[in-house]
Amino acid sequence: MFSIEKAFLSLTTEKEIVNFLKDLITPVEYREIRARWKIAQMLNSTNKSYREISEELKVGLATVTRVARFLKDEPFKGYQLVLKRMKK
Amino acid sequence: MFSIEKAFLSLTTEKEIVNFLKDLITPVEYREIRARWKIAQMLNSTNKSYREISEELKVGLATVTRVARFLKDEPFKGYQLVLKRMKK
DNA sequence: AAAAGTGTTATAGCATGCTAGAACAATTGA
DNA sequence: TCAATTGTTCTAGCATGCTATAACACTTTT
Repeated sequence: MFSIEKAFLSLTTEKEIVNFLKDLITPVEYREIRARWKIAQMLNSTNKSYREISEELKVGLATVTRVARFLKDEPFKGYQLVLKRMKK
Repeated sequence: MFSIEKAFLSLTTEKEIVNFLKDLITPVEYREIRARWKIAQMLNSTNKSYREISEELKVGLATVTRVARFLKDEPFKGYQLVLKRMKK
């Protein structure tokens, strides 16, 4: 039995990731994780206010606040890791 | 702006995947994708009935049926790809 | 000082994925 | 043959992540 993390590590192209995610998660969940990731990137790379991001991405203000909390306050630093890596 | 798929591709260890997922998805969503992936693996590598899998993993029968549909009938073949890859 | 904008939190309502359980047609096995 | 098991689908109820909106305390701007 292989962990879901090992499953992700086995994928090597964007298309493979898409196909795995389309089997693994629902269209609604897919839309939501794309939104969260976009919010995280906007928080990281722009000076827009939470309300501007909320309106621009058509997501609720509470969702922006929640992503910001994971980006800044929660201890996992997964967003931070990927954002740093993308910069290079 | 980088796609969520590029974000996943940038991760290189299980721990990095865990940390990114803990920022990106909720604990409930994490539990659910782990369950779905486990169901897919049991469907693929055992002869257990859907009801046995349902009871053993403590998930609803409808969830097993749904995962089975993505494994066998839906066109994405993301589960299949990873399962094949894990076999080697 | 007053007005505007900020991040944050709470409320109510909605959509969706889950569960248990029942029911169904089709297949399997004694 | 006929009872049991199978995969599948439906129902009802529950939990949770979403939305818009309002309110709050703070800070910034005019």
